[in-house]
Amino acid sequence: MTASRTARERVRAELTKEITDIARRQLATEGAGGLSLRAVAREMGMVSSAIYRYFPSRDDLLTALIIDGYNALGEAVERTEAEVPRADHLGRWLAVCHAVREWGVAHPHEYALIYGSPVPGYQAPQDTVEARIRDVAVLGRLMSDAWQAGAVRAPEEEAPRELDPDVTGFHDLMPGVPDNVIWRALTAWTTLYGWVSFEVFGQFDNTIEDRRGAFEHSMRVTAGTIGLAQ
Amino acid sequence: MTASRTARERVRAELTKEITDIARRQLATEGAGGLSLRAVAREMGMVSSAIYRYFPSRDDLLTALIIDGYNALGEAVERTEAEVPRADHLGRWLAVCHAVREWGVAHPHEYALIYGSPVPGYQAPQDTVEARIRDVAVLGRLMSDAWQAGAVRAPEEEAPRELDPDVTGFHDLMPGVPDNVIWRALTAWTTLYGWVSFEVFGQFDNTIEDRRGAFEHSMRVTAGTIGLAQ
DNA sequence: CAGTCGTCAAGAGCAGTGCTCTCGTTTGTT
DNA sequence: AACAAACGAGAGCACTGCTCTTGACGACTG
Repeated sequence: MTASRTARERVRAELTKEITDIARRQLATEGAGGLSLRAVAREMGMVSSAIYRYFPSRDDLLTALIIDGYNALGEAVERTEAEVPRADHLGRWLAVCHAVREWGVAHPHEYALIYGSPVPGYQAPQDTVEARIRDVAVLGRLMSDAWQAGAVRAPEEEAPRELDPDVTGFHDLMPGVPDNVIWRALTAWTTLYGWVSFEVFGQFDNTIEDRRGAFEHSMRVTAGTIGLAQ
Repeated sequence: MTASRTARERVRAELTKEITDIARRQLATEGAGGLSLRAVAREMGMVSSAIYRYFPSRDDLLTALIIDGYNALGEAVERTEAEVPRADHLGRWLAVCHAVREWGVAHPHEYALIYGSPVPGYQAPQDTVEARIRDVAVLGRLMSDAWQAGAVRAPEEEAPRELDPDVTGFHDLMPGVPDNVIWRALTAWTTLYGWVSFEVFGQFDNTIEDRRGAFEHSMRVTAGTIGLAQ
């Protein structure tokens, strides 16, 4: 009986996947604003109302694509970073940086969906929280490894005590890392995504040609900010 | 005769301004996606087709709002930075940072319009280029002043020679500043906007509560990256 | 085996959108 | 006074997200 029920549910899962696949292709070509449920239905040979059996609204489809985007980016970061020797902390950092940047320029619309302006009212936060921290978790392990290996030069400044309640959430991500280093890592994180956002969103157009080279240099400087020795 | 001609043109200018004002209010409440020419026309008591006498398309209206946004942000940065003594370079840097952040959190949708994902195909670049560099011009003068006053600690690393063609464009913005400092300033610039984008786009929700305090600390660290002494 | 109940695709329809075209009217210029 | 440009109004096209209803098929239960 489970077999027959799964027969039904399997068709449903397949159609759901087909919808998201087509939607992702539309997203890649038209952007988030051009994503149309009717166009997806048309391409599937369905009538538009049938889509609503699978996604109750356009925003729900977008939310599914957002989660997929987080996972795709997170997986790209994990995979690239895993290829670098564990002791090469600077190399791991640079691998993370280039993975983020290359995924962003390769999938600009998906990047815009997850790191650009939030398109609908708001996406469901609880559903996305597992997928969204995959990339930052990689940085956390990296920082933790580097610190415990003594490869991080301690910053001169102290972490402001009034930020204590805010920094506790990061202790799980970077076990053993002192607070002032955590704040520097977070600052570096914003540098990384600030750069990629600038590039993906066209802020470097007619300004910087050798994007990868400039990015590489900037991320090396940023590595120095975290205290990762060359 | 010019008086009579200006009579007509004055009405036109007033109506154009009224359209952009209403559009900006709609943008602030609904976001870029919810901006509707018909709704603007409705609020003005006009018929929708009449709007097209003033803006040939929705994207043109958005472009006008983008230029306005760049100018508003640039003016806010200029005004805030001008209040700090010229010799207090760190203070000027922090003033710039807080001006950007406060404008961004106060006008999230406008910020998203100019620093988020590009909504239409592409906005006219030549029309916006004058307004868009007002903020970065402030940083340029600040860096130039600080360097010439000897207040910038020179970085250890050299600027990569393959980036020479890209860095020349910044020499006008920061006269006299050596290339490696320019790249550090650009890196700091991405840190600033990366942070503000993270905050405005909700990436810090349920993560950081004392946004201003964390931002202040992060921008002080970043000042050290540029070489601005404490 | 027969009946029932839930799932599904299809179609019509509503309200809204950007944009185009045409038609009188108003306004400014020669 | 005559002409041309600019203008507001209205109708209309193609499109969107979304809702509701109808009829058919499949799966589970008596």
